[in-house]
Amino acid sequence: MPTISVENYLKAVFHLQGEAEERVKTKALAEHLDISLPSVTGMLKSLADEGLVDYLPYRGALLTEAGRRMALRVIRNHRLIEVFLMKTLDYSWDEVHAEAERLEHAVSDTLVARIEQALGFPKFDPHGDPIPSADGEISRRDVMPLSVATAGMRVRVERVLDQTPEVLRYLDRIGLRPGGLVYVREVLSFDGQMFLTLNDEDVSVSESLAAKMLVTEVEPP
Amino acid sequence: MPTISVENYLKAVFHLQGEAEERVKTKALAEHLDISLPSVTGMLKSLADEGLVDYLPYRGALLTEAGRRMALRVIRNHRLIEVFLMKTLDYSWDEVHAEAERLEHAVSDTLVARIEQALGFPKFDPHGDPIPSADGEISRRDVMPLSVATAGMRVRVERVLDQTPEVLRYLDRIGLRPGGLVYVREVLSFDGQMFLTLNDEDVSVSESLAAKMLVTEVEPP
DNA sequence: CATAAAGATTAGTCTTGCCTAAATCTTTTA
DNA sequence: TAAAAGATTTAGGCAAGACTAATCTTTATG
Repeated sequence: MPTISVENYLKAVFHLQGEAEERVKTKALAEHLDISLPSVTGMLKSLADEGLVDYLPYRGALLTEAGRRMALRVIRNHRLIEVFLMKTLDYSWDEVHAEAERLEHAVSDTLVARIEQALGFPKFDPHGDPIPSADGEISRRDVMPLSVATAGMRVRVERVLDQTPEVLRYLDRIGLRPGGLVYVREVLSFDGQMFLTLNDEDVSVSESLAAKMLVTEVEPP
Repeated sequence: MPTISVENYLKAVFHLQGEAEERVKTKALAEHLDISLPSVTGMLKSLADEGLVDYLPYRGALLTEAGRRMALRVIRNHRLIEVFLMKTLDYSWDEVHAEAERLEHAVSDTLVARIEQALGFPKFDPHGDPIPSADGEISRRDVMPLSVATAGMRVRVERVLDQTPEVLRYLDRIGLRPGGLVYVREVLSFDGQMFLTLNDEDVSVSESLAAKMLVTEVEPP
């Protein structure tokens, strides 16, 4: 029964409302945070009272400007901590997420600013996720999911949307990390499932996994 | 009304019970934590129920072995974080305390172990406080407070027991930091107050400040 | 378009950690 | 050695944040 911080609620709303900024439903939050529906309703009311969320009963919630700022601050902390742990303590990209998840709430703004400076103001973290600047700006890139690639394409991995350590270790082993170059050998269906065969033909990924790999097309060498 | 963590209660008990391991009174804890007396009573009961503290009503509390382990873990985290911030991010010794105070509860054991290794297993932090090992061992040193030094003595500062940034900046300016060598020019009383004159005669410290400087005598050059 | 299913809120509890006021215990002092 | 002073605990409350059960609203479906 550990209590969930305001920051984590806001982070969840941010991620769930997505680029389209659709109202986040109570149910979605409850599942994401593994908490009961009434608890979410109650907290959304509090957050609305504090001006962090725009909440309409039965409709769901959106971040206000203040809420968005607070969410972005935590996300920025998280991503800079990830880069920092990899650079200074040789963490691997599958280990950093869990640690950053705990530290993101404890670091001060000035510590994060120093980390950012020491790292040379990186724009992306080890998973390719953009790092918001101190004043809330986020770099945009034109990417597509690997799952829409067609046979014969050559792409570069820009971003990986999964944080599961086992999955990340697998992806790293087959070269599917930010910066990795991939040749899409064939796209095939089997038993209702779609697969992509990559590079050596013994490397393949399911459609659902490919949907989490954001890539850009590159010219052949 | 931010709530005080169990770890901070245990840390407070550890510091207040001191080397002599005297029972810590409710009042001492209440003042140290800036909290009401009944709140402390209640929390000591909970901690006793959890086996972290040996509590006798009206008598005060002592850490149990489990409580001591938990307190030492947090203190170890704190001190290693301090060294780490100075070494990798150019923090000064007056800045690290506040930051470490927040991070000490959030770091994982494996992160701290990596930090310790990266730093080469330091035995003392920037203030000269000993860093407990992962299994709870603490280095001891034979030191005396500067306040008992006599005129003509040459001493080396080993440890500074104050964490106030302003005080630390002053001490650093006059060379009173761990490793610093000091010649005690004269010890004089004025208006009931005792002073020590050090090195150049325009540097002096009050007895109460000198009591917080732990030193060892050294041979003259 | 009516109604059932799914989703959300309200009502009512529980626990935790804090508080103040009152009662009680311990220590100090006269 | 007893009264006063000081420290501590007990009693009783409050707010936050979680839960379950019951009720209401929205969405989906026949």
